[in-house]
Amino acid sequence: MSTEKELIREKLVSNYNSIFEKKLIDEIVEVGSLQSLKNGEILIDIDDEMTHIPLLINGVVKIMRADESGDDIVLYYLEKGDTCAISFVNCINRSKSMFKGIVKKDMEGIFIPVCLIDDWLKKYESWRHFIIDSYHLRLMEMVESIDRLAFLKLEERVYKYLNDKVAIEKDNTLIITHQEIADDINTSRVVVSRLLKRLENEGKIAIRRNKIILEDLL
DNA sequence: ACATTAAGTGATT
DNA sequence: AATCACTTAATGT
Repeated sequence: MSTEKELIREKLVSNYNSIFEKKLIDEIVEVGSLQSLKNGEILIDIDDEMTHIPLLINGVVKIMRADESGDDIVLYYLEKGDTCAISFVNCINRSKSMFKGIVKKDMEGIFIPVCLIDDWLKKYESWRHFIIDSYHLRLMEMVESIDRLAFLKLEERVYKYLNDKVAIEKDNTLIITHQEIADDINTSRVVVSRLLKRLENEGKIAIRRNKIILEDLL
């Protein structure tokens, strides 16, 4: 047996022994290839063809999606013991990657050709569980990302709301309560209070009782 | 001084 | 982000 295969087996056993059954580990050792990528290298880019699936041994990969303005939206991070379950969909229907994966910490992973992924789902219970768990985890992390984005949007909405109000009143000191704002933008008072606190810390507004003073206008 | 209402906080889901 | 359960601060009577 070659040195590389021994190395792969060793790394698999120390990181995935509790998850994968023995026969599956044997098979991964047969077909997997060990690769390492350095910080900043691109693991996968949008529209790339998926040819291999990585099982992370160590390091960190940031998975993201580019938005309209060219900013990147971070979806989730991959660490040791993780895999990019979303890419399995790409494997099965042979589509291209929707995401970009960039190495954030020198990474080492065992790469598995995509053609085997589907077979293993039928063949190995441990593989099936691994994929489903991973998929679930990824989904949860994405939901968190969505929450964060929604939160940012809400802060913007509040600020815009205040500016609109100032334009109408023709006075940069608004007589308004947090509750009223909350009612107008359909959220809770607590949330508004916290958002306003943030805006205040950013120096955009000053908060008094029943009053909000807009420092500089939008 | 006391009651009422607005705003702030921490924990939980 | 929303809700709950409290606390704290400001105001009116």
